[in-house]
Amino acid sequence: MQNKDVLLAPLLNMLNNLKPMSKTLEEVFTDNFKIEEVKKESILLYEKNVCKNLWFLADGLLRSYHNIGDKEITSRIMFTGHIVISPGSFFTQTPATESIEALSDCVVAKLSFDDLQEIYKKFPEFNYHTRLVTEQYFYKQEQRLYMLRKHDAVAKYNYFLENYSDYFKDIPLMYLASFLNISAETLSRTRSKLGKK
Amino acid sequence: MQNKDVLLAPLLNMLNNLKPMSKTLEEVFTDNFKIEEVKKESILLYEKNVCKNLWFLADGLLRSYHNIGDKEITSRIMFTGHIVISPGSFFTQTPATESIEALSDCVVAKLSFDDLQEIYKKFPEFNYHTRLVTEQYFYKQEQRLYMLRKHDAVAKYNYFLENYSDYFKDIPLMYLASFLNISAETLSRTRSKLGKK
DNA sequence: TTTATTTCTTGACAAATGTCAAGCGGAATA
DNA sequence: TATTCCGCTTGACATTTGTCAAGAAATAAA
Repeated sequence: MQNKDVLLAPLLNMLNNLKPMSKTLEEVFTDNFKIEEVKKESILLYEKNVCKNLWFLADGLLRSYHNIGDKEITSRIMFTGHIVISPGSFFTQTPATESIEALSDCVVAKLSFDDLQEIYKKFPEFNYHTRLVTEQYFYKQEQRLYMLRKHDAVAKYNYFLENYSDYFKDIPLMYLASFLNISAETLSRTRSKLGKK
Repeated sequence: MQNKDVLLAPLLNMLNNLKPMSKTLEEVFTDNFKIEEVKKESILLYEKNVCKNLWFLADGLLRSYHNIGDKEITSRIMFTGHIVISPGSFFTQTPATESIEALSDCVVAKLSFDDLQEIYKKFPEFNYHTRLVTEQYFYKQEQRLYMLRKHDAVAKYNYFLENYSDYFKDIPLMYLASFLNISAETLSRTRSKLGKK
């Protein structure tokens, strides 16, 4: 098990860059996280369960997906350094419509919804940080919507190359296809058409 | 010109329901809004300009769209009672990739980004309200992503009927088609196939 | 290394959607 | 009322994508 402060350092840096946090807030915030090692293929959140935790993904890859008929649709892929929740479920504490699965062995820092609410009560100034973080994620999601509205697979894949490709080095193409909302076969053909960029 | 307090009442109610605001916050907040009447087909925000305002849509319909080649893609449709911004542009104060247009005569209450930052400075507790509001809009957007990932036009239209149809009473179908990311012709055929529900 | 498993590619075909064009019909305007 | 405009519908056809199946390639396991 690795050192909690080291694992949380990128998260704390990001938050302190938004606005320096008091030492007590930083301590309480850190104390409430629990480090977990998650094996590849483990499920962090099951569909229909309430997302009671926020995870900081200190290392690894996650994906969220939902089932349609007999198929799994990957809705998001989440990378090292990102904050992970199932938004609708976490914000409203209602059952999730998606599952979250580890695509690799991961190290996560876990903060419960209830503990987070306690932090908000004790440190109302923390709302400033999370407002800005939520705005950032909102914006990223808007970009993803923009990508999905592209007319065809080539346009989507090119947009992906320009905006996301750095992140996807180790991701099986089948998940990338889901992310672009096209079939694995179409992605394969699109890549060969464009010369496997 | 209608009374500002009346027009802003739904917005203030919503915010006070999240957590009661102090009288001074309510006053300063209200004072910073400017009421505007916007004629149908007016442009509130031009692509490539910075979204310097947040609008509360007191009455009317708006849409956001961006141009791809010679076509306009409607990305969102916004209804009476909603808060309207171009998220990426407003949050980061960088040029917008979309325009916002009035689909009907509208009454909007306008708050500038700079004035909002002043409010945050004077009333840090206001971050609580906007954090929750941003979370809600984030969640709504997630649902829209979910809809766009539906496999075919019938599935999208059915999802739309179950979740959005109340809002779309007065909206030309061509804009609904864009919202579902299908052509107007496909929407027309889908509707007739389903019996014009 | 060898074997087994999973992912990726390719082909053939079916299904869905987009595009273009023509015509209908209702609403707004003269 | 007549006319114009705009949105909607429908048909014909081209294009794109999905689906199914088989095999190649890559990865993991024995």
